[in-house]
Amino acid sequence: MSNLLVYSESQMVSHTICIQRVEEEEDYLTCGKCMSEFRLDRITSFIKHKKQDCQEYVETAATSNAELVCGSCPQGFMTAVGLLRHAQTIHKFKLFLQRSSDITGIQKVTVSQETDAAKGMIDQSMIHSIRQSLDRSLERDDQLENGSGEILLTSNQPHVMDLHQSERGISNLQLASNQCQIQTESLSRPSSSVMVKHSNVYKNNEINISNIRLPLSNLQANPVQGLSLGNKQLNKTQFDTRKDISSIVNNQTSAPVLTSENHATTMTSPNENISSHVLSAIMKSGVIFPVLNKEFTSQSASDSQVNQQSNHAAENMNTQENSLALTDVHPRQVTQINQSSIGSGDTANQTNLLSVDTQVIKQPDVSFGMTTQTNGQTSSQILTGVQIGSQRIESQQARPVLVSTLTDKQGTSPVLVADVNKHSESNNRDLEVYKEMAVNTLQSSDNIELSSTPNMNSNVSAGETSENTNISCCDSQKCGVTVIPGTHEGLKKCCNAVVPKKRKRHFETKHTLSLRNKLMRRLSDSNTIRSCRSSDKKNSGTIFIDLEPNEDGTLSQKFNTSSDNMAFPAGVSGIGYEVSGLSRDSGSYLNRPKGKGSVILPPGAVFSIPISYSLSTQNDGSLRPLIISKHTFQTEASTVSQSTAYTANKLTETFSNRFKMGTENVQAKKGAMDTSAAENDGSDNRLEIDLNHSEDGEQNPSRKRRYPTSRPFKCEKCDSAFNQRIHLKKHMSKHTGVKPFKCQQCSYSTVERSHLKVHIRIHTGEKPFKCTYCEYATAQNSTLKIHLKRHHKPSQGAANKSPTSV
DNA sequence: CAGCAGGGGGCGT
DNA sequence: CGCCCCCTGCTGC
Repeated sequence: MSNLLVYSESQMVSHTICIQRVEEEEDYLTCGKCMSEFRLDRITSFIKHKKQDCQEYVETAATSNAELVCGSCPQGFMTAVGLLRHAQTIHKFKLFLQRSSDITGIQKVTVSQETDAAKGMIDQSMIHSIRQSLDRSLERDDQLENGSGEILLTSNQPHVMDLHQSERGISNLQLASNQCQIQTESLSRPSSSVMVKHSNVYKNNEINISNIRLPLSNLQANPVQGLSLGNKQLNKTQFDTRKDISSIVNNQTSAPVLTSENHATTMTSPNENISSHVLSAIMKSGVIFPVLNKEFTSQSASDSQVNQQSNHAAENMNTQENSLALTDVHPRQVTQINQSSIGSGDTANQTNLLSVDTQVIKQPDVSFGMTTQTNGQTSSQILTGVQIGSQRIESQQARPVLVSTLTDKQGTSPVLVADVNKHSESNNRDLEVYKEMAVNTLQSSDNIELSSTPNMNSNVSAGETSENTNISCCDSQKCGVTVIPGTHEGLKKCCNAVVPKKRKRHFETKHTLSLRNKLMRRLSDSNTIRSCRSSDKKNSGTIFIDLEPNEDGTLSQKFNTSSDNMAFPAGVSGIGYEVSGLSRDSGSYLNRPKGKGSVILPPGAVFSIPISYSLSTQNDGSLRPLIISKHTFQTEASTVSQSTAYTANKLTETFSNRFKMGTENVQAKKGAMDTSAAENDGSDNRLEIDLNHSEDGEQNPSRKRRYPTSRPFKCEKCDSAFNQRIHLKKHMSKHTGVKPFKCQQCSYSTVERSHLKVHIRIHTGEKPFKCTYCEYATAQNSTLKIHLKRHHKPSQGAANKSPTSV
């Protein structure tokens, strides 16, 4: 179930509503066509509804006991999300994730009257209807809970936090402690803007948001004496101190434990307001995918803390079943963001840009190892920098990179703009939160739609009729379901007809690949590839890897691989990495060989180049580049740290998961990635990165055994050890004496059928292995080999691989 | 030296 | 997991 923060601008007054559901485990069937919802126990109604093509039988409030009823049609809904989704898809309401410019920086779901107003699609009464429905839902919840409407806060600190109602109806949370646990017996309605994971609300009649990590740097140093929430005013005597925060934390291993060392850090900025982090973390736990608010200026916790926070929250992320597709940017803010993210140098494009989704990615901690072999001498060095356009990023100073996804007017393709210049040190840390969110989202298959949603939503926010941009969600499956862009997130409509618990599997099996292909096609077919915003136009779109300055002080060298005829200079090899979509030259992008050394940089993607390389000496004494891909990265590149390898694999997996090329396998060709490249003619030094396979290198059998050389399977009765369990099993018969395969003509028995097969040849006289030089024949190949070795020169031949006769 | 048995690894399913 | 293969060691001639 979901909690939803609704902020209506229709009355120019903040109206914040918390939506909660009681039956958190209840499943619903959602009609993929009209979005009507049916309880699972009313599946017959659902079937009837489907049989009548949604026309005759509608699950209304009267028929379903639905709490939420559409104000424009009689359909009833079991969930507020469903109602909003219905309003969005059927009645063309627009739901926005609004980027707030206030200090809270909270994204709000906005039911807007602006969209499609010109087309008469908006019914003001609908807004009120939704709001009233939501209010009713809330009232019901309150009644069921019998809650007091008070939020109780507990902590090991006497005074934990202060909740202020902001001027926009959003609570600001200021913490006085380095540890925080928020508990509540019920949410105050409806002014409370605190959203928590619903799943924890009703189990113990309390809200637990312990999974939310609060950035320490923003903690309020001065303890507060009271708590205010909306109109509620609580003093400290009303705090529930029955549960000490420390015990709560200790009892929940997953809960964050903040150290005193970190706490000391927080004192450096006692006046920071953390509401944005708190609420964004809450949102992260809820249904709304947070998008970057570039206005953030406060500092957040250290990277590790944020990572843990994000990871933990990601584990609790359950956005799939009740997600709404949200327009990322409020239309009124588009211009502003355009200006800020695109810059004045690209004003021509602004008029064509209808939406901008700016996300922050962190340039991974890249530590590229390079091993150079010259005349038998091996030397290694670490590559420490990555260059994007004209901007160099030092790996040691891995910084967030703003990647703005621009959507053109036609909404046909996202335009990727990597702009490393837009971030400032002041907000880098803050942006880490969203960087991690983006990464986690990318890694979550549940949210695979997110990257394409902005594109789709752009159509909606443009006021275009969505019918013009319908796409079929699963052509490959021939299910015929049509999807209205911007109306789904993560799930297709046909997914809604699946029992929720099976939707994830359904989505993965039915849609994931097709979606990727669609995205790939969309990008490939696009002629709107724009240039990387970089002053260094020549280098735009190409990521370089720099060499660390040489010991002799010479400058590092850069190598551009965006050119097909690029060649490494003799003596030094370099590797670059072309990121498609960043290329200035759309022609070269379109004409480039598919699956060759390029990746599409999806919105918010983090890119990494897991590469090491070395040089080998050719016959003529010159140096031949030897490119070692990530396949050999881990096994051979000792110069590469494990953390880097992990990052590389992680990111590659991300890419692979999201944009699996399918038949367009991007794996190495021509052996350019293998050590066998040394045996090639060296004409193609271009790097080709296998996006589909990550760390195990199974796709390169020449470089990796299928089975490990280690012997993890150890015999308990002797010192024997084996690399496979089956071998240990066979070995154990040595101790147990169990030999199931018995010879019918003698007392011989063995543990293995093949051995019995060989044994039987004694009785049959079969000698299938015959010497090609004499009349010798034997029953075992190994015996023949010995014979050949003893009686015939090795050069004369070898043993037959198979019996020459029967 | 030949014959045979058995252990262990590789690979397809 | 089953099967096959390779290798090694033992035994007898």
